Amino acid sequence: MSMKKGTKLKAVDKAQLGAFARLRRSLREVLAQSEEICIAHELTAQRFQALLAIETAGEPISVGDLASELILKHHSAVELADRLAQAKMIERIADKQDKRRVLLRLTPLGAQRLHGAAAAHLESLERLHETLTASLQSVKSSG
Amino acid sequence: MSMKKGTKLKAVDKAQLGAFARLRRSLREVLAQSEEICIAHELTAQRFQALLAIETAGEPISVGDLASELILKHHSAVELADRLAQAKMIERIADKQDKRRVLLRLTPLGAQRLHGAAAAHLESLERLHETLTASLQSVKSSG
DNA sequence: CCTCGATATATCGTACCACGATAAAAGATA
DNA sequence: TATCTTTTATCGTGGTACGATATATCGAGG
Repeated sequence: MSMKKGTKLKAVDKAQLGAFARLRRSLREVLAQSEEICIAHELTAQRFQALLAIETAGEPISVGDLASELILKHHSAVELADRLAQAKMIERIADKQDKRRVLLRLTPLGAQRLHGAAAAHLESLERLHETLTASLQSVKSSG
Repeated sequence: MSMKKGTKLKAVDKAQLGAFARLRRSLREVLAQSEEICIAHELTAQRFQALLAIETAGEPISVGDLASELILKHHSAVELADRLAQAKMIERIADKQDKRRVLLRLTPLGAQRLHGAAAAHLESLERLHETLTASLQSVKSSG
């Protein structure tokens, strides 16, 4: 970092930019395929990940915990929980210890959707892995 | 696939589900950080990727080409182009050869934003690479 | 006990993004 | 010319996320 303007970053050359574009494109492909699998299981990607977070948490998870796990603001998690509850995939349970908190739990429907979508995702994991590692490698070597 | 119900997938065990949850969490971290960098450069992630696609295409790119590159429906690309044009980051140019087509080109402002954000992204690429490969490896080995 | 600041959840309005359905203009073809 | 296709655009809807704000509860200090 021995440049005149301390905060200025090195300019990006054409090859680097192209490789980076291909990485982003790969990422989009991965997410598009995931979205497709989710839709096939009557889920959106966000709802799938929310169910995943709720299910894999060791203990009952609160709305705030969900926000933290999904890197969201609290109220965004509230809204996500609203939609999931309306779709009968989760239930809100009052926390006996701390009456401010609301715990979230999967319904049988939610669990069924989650496990179906997760299994389908894992089926295509191999290709995902190859796609991503190749793109990552390509960007690194172009730098 | 020697199971009674041909289309039924293998059930996912707890360890696998947990590893997969961590992979999705890593992916979210990567996207959240990217979003943050984009915001700092007065972009959203979608606009950044659109600019990237337009800039790295060899020749002038049309709305339809953009849709294809971003894995979007045509009209979603139209809307994205609308927002980018309104923000003065791209220009629409009528195609002389085929008057149905509209070509997209970066403005100096768009190019500046793109290169700034791209440079910032590449700065943090090393960490991104480690995060993702570790998570991918973890899921694979849990399967 | 009571107030006060912090924490947890919820609500409201706004914006971005993406889609299906539909339309209009221009090219391609019979 | 008439028709079919391609390309772009418009309209209405829904999912997601945010900032600002509100309400309830908890916990600490007086």
